[in-house]
Amino acid sequence: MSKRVTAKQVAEELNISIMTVSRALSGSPNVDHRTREKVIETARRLGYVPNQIAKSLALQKTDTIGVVVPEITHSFFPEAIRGIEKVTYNAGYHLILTHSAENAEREMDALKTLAAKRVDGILISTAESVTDYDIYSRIMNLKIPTVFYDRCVMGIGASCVCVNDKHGAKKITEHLIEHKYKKIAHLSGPKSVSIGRLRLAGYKKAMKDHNLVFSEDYVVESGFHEDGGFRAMEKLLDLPEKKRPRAVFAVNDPAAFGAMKAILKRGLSIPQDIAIVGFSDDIRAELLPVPLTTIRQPAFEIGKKAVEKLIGHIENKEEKIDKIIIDTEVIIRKSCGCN
Amino acid sequence: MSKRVTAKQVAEELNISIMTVSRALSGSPNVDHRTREKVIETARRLGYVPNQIAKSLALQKTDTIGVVVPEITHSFFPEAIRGIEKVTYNAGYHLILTHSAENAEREMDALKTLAAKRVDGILISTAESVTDYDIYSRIMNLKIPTVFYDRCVMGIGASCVCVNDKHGAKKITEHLIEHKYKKIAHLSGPKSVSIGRLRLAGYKKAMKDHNLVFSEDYVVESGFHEDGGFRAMEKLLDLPEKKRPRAVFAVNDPAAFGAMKAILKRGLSIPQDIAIVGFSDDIRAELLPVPLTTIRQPAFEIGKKAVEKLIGHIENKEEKIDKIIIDTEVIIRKSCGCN
DNA sequence: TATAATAATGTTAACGTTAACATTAACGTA
DNA sequence: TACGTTAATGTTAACGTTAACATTATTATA
Repeated sequence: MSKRVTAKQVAEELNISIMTVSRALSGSPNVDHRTREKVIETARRLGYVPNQIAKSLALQKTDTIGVVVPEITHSFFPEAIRGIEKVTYNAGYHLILTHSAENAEREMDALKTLAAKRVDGILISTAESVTDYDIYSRIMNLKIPTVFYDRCVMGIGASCVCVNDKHGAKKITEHLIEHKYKKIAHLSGPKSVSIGRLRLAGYKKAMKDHNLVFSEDYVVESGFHEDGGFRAMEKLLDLPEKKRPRAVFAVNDPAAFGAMKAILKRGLSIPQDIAIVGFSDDIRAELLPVPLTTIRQPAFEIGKKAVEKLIGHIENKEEKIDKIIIDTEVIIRKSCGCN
Repeated sequence: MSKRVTAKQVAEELNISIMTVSRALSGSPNVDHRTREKVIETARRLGYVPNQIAKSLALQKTDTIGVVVPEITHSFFPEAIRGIEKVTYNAGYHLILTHSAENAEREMDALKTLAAKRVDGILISTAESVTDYDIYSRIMNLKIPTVFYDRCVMGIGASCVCVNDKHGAKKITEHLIEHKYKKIAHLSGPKSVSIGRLRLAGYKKAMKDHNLVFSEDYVVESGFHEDGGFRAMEKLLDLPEKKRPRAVFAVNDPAAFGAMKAILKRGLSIPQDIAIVGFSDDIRAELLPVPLTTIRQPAFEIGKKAVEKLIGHIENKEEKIDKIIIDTEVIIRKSCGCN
């Protein structure tokens, strides 16, 4: 941060007080229009750029929202960021982006940074490796308005915007059941992450409702990424052929991509040997050799709704803590066995 | 930004001065270890989070880097951000993300915001619709260290990190020429954006070097997005059949995706009727029904190198203004006509 | 014209931190 | 014991802005 023109210099140039400069530039009334024009002209001429840092300190408001993203490659998040950015911009807020890289420690670090930077509010989607919710309570104790998006922590008094994960998982599992598959496995997310738990619950519910055997062997934790999906699928493929699942529901699309690679690597075909479905409708899902049947999760809208709620909390103390659930849609493609 | 615990309160709790608290927490020497322990303990107990805003104002340093992204969906940028984020984090800087949405006005706005927020440096990739470089000079005048990445503005005294666009464009055009195509068209980016100009230049050079006719009819401005690619390709397809190009080099992959749609929509096939190649190696390129031959642009590395250079400029006044060029690689797939 | 009302401008203090200088305490040495 | 040295802590001012109150100039009204 180099030496820069300040309001003081503009004021001295015109032999007026700093306050008049401040008023003239911030458009407050009770400033002579000739004075205002002179100030604006001089500010321009000297290249004055108001110091937002000083302003934030004085006003105790940064007009900034901090976002924690667990990951940036999976198309869900860029798309969610786009939604977040759009609303943020229109509402006159700025965005500080932090990346937890699915790592609980980095996430904690990110939250501390955002708290230190005195952001007006925080949007967070929890990291895969999180096991301890203590840090979230600490943020809540600091009274920083916080909204969880997609991967939520409930019951700590924060709003949250997500899709109906359990219901979506149930629907897509039921789609597999309609195909008459009996042996249906699930590549699951970690239990500590909401969407991991809920999608597993939806899968279990579907199995139970249709009187299908639920076996712990058929739930393998893959996490949210391609490599985990690959490894988890390999475990399933290592089962004796009689026990091998006929269909797989992966916790999200990247995990499904990894699983598909594992299946193809064994020389098996999709969906003839093993059907597979995902969750999220990643940008790549429809482009695969065997397009992936999945659940569409409207990322842009999740981002949008999440900031809207957050800005509500920031600007209005009375804003209610809410759980906003956004509808999903089953996107039928080929990997499930449909024509 | 709500009322928060300050160093003053920690100091009062212990009946010591604010300065001792500051020293104890920032790890400076000459603090009695018992005092330091007490301070740390009390700070923890009271939930003290240092105010970075106040610190920034006092130190005239924000430890923050501002990034301007023209677009967030094209996989190049998330990947570049990942690279940027990694280095930034390790070097102890934070990231403010702004999005120009390919819009010159929003870009200007973003730059003003970053200047106002007194970021220590700026990373920028210019928006598609930019025609006027004045704003960049203004930023340079403010002496904010700035590095351009991917889409650069040269000659205004800023470093820049990009790929050898001209050379890459020439190589991939030559690949089309090796296929014996004569009528090769180019879907171009805007002339005001470096990569638009340079890739066009590479295309022209290749045509000239191989004594192929270069015709202005064969250069249609598509911009960097799918919809523009679609429309530009339609124009080419509207040419009388005899004049219709046999191959197309699109300025980037998204434009190529749009063009492919236009081709298929006319009932033509790729590459049998029209071959097509892109530039960037978008995550989707290899997944298409006809995988796209393209130039790989190492986005992560571009991001990484760009921040490294920027941090150099921030921390060392003597850092040289540089143009860093990163190698590209031709990725041969099917859309060019290879087996 | 005097006076009240209002518009325009100015002054002071505050936001929370750190650098720079100032003071006090603790300790060793002559 | 006195004195110098160093370690520990304290005080002041500064960073650049705005809110709140204070003052001065201008205009309207009786």
